[in-house]
Amino acid sequence: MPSTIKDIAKDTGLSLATISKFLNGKPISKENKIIIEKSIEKLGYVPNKAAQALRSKKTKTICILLPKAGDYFWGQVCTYIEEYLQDYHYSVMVRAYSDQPVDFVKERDSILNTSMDGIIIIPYSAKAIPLFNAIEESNIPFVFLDQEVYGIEADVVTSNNCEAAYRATKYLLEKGHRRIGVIVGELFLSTLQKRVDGFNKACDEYGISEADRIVMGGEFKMEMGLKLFGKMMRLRERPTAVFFLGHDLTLGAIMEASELRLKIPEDISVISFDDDEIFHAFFPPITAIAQNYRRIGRETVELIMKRIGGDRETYPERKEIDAVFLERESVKNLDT
Amino acid sequence: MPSTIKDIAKDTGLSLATISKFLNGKPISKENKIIIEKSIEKLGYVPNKAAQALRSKKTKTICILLPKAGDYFWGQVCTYIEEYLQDYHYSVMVRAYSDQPVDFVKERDSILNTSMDGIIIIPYSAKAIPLFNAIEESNIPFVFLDQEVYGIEADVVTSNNCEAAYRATKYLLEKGHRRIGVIVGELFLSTLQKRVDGFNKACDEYGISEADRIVMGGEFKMEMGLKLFGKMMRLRERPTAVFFLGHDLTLGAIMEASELRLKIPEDISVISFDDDEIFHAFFPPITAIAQNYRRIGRETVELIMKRIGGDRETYPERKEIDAVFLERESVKNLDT
DNA sequence: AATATATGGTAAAACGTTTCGCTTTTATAA
DNA sequence: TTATAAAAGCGAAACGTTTTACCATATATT
Repeated sequence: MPSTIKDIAKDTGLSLATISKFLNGKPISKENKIIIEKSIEKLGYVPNKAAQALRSKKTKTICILLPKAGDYFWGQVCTYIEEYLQDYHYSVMVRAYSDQPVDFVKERDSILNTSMDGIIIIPYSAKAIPLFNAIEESNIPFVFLDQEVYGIEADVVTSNNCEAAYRATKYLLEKGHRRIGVIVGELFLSTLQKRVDGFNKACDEYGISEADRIVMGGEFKMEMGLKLFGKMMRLRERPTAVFFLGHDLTLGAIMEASELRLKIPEDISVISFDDDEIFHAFFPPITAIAQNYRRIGRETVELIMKRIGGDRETYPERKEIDAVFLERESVKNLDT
Repeated sequence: MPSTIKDIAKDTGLSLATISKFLNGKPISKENKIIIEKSIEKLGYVPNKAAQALRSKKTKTICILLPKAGDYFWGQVCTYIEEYLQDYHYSVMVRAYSDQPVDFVKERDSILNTSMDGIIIIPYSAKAIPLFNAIEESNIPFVFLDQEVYGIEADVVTSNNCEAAYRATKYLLEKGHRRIGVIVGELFLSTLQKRVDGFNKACDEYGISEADRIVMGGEFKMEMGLKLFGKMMRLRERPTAVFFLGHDLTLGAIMEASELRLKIPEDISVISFDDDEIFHAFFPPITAIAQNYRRIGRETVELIMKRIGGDRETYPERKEIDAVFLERESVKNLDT
């Protein structure tokens, strides 16, 4: 029922090959171009993806491989990726990988056999490393998004986590804070490691002793933020400021702060890595580091498309997208 | 390089047709079955999706069409859908639709021309209705997820919003509350409308006057929850309990409550439609209605697969998944 | 004027399946 | 046995593109 390239050929009196050339942007004469365009319009022709894929061996589809343990963040980024990929006439297939695969071989094969042109991997768990290794060996182009994976040399697009954390910490130090808490998630995540690095770098520069850097870690969840913050506030020598290394951690802690009747920033100063639309609506608004998810999505798309196009010139490439520091009112100036 | 059905035919000495039959579960002899299995294993054969799609006109792919204005909820459900779809050897393509399409025709065509076997639509904005209409006309099987769309008769999978809200409201009434606030999002969303209906039904039964039902609406966002709750609390006759019709609204309001130094449930009782992992970690834990997202995902998959299979027997079907009422400690008993 | 070089066009052969119409084999009944 | 029905297998033709190898015409180079 739907018309094919043959119908167009018949209708225009041209050959299949010419129509195909037109469709693929190869040079044909001005006149024929117009004739074909008209015919396509008239017959409502739309190329058959399956046939294209079969013949050209390009599915025009990339896979986003993300952890089952979902997070608000991914949905956001997926949407941006999908949006930018449209410019290349590519589609997005999503695939969640389990933290603890029941049948590794099966999962691996079912991912590899879908014949994607490329894969964007969002690493989250160390247990999935064998999967990533398998992808690397398959020679399908892939890019890590957000996290890098130690042991696998590959393209990665991420925020400038270290610098951004450094900047934020320095901000605290400049405001006179000399005993600072950090609430962090699992350190498998390279992103978090970098943020801690940035924090330590700033502390080093200001000669803050190890004892005055109170780092507490746990699951990367709201509830953990709540609990760890509570614990930190009950220390006999509590910090004057706390740096949260993730959005959910911050949110949990803010809840706990009000529960504990701690006023921000009078009683405790707070900075969040990762912003939230609600942070600027708080009293006081929370100072935060906002990752540029849109930009991360775009750069990832550009990088993977470059690899799919066969350009391996700068491999492996590491793109760090600047996160922006949003000074609001959750940090007290101790010097005044 | 990868082996094909022809290689298997050559290796086993059987014909293409027989191999194909085996692959598609059609009856072949016991012995040949074993021979083929061995050969497939040996040659590492994996079917070429593009060829299958071309010939059979089935892409084994469904599209999840979701609003660009992302939400935590979708990512969650997408993951479940993807998981269940694997049982059918189907993949998930995600596509975000814009609230305000720049070029409607282009967006419509680019969605329709990807030759999906089915589409799961998550409606969110009234402006996208023309798009949904176009999908309906295209005859591609589709199912609405979460929301129904007035004016389009179609399959829908959703929570039992009305009943769940009714149940929650009745709970408040039984605890002696006689003046109740409701904070709601845009009423284009059928889901929210149903929740309000459930609320009103319970109020009717208890003879609550219109004046004692304080319904405030706005954007379905955390910030709005915060603002509206603040506004409601400043009423000269404030309600004794507030029912939030969405997760983000609740979260915003809880923030505001602690800002206003209102203790839950002593000063104000609270119930949330939609649960959050953090709700049970609060002091006090928040009573909530938890939607069964996993179940919603599964039922949606089953329904769309049924339609793809050509079974239109019970069309249109409306599946309501029971949400569960989680009594915690955020509602005060006024009778004691 | 003769030769080389683009340029736009063509017919036909892939690509790897499924499906169609037939033939052969095997099992069942007479 | 033979006749008949059912089951399993076969070759070849699709499916709708892209690609290959070649041909014609027009343009540029000696």
